[in-house]
Amino acid sequence: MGQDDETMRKGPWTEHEDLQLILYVRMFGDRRWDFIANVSGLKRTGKSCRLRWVNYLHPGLKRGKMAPHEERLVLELHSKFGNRWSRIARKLPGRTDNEIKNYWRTHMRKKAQEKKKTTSRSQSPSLSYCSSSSSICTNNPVVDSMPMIETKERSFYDTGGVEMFTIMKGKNNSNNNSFKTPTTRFSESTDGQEGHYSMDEIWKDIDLLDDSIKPVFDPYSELTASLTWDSCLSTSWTMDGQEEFGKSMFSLTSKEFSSRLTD
DNA sequence: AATCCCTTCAACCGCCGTCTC
DNA sequence: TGAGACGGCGGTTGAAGGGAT
Repeated sequence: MGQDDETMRKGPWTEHEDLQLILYVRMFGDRRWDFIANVSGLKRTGKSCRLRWVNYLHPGLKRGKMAPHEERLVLELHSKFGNRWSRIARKLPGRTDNEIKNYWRTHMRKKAQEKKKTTSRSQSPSLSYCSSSSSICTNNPVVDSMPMIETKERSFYDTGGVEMFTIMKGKNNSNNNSFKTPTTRFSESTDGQEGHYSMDEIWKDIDLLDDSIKPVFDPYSELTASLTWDSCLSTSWTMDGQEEFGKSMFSLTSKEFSSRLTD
């Protein structure tokens, strides 16, 4: 990376950064994170961008409390895979490894406390987190009968740029709530400072942008195809060319950004 | 109303495997 | 084939929210 560490931002992401990242993932796909970090002008590392995308911005993410069947599945898969959170996550559509890891920590702490209490009261230890239908076992019927989202070891969020946004648009248009972010911690940031905001607002912005970007990024158009990463490589586009393009896009406002795209 | 404590979860860190040159 | 770059993963931290006192 060309940026030295001292200029790198850390900590919570701002709405503007999120928008910026979404737009660049949209253009270049969710693969070349260092590249995206560079061209987007975000003062973030590629890793940081990837993490933000995977754990928060990805349109396929479920939000909210784990459903009982998901909880059960996590327990069962953990008994099977141990702390292989990404593997577990692959079997839980819409959940990230980070989320599951956090859930497990909380869960296990609770259980440990409960266990401590119960064992101190009686001598009968309880492994209450082990559902009755399962034990520490493989060949678990629940696990094995789950519809596998897993695709050749790729995570559900591993979509790659343009196709991904067809999902995103579907989400927005269908007015569903599968990607509702709890807004408790996110309130409007009006001053452009490190702020709190809701994902709903971000998606509104994206929707607005979508209207102007559509002609270029329509996944079914030839133009869109010309912007996929693979095709960029196979055409006369060079990395430098992309970088220049990307950098020139940076520092534009959302409106300017979209109008440049539709020019 | 104040503050303390617990819970949650976003984000960072460091290591490791894979890829590319 | 070896070195460097990069991406992915698991562990850990710390800020914020919310309930209890």
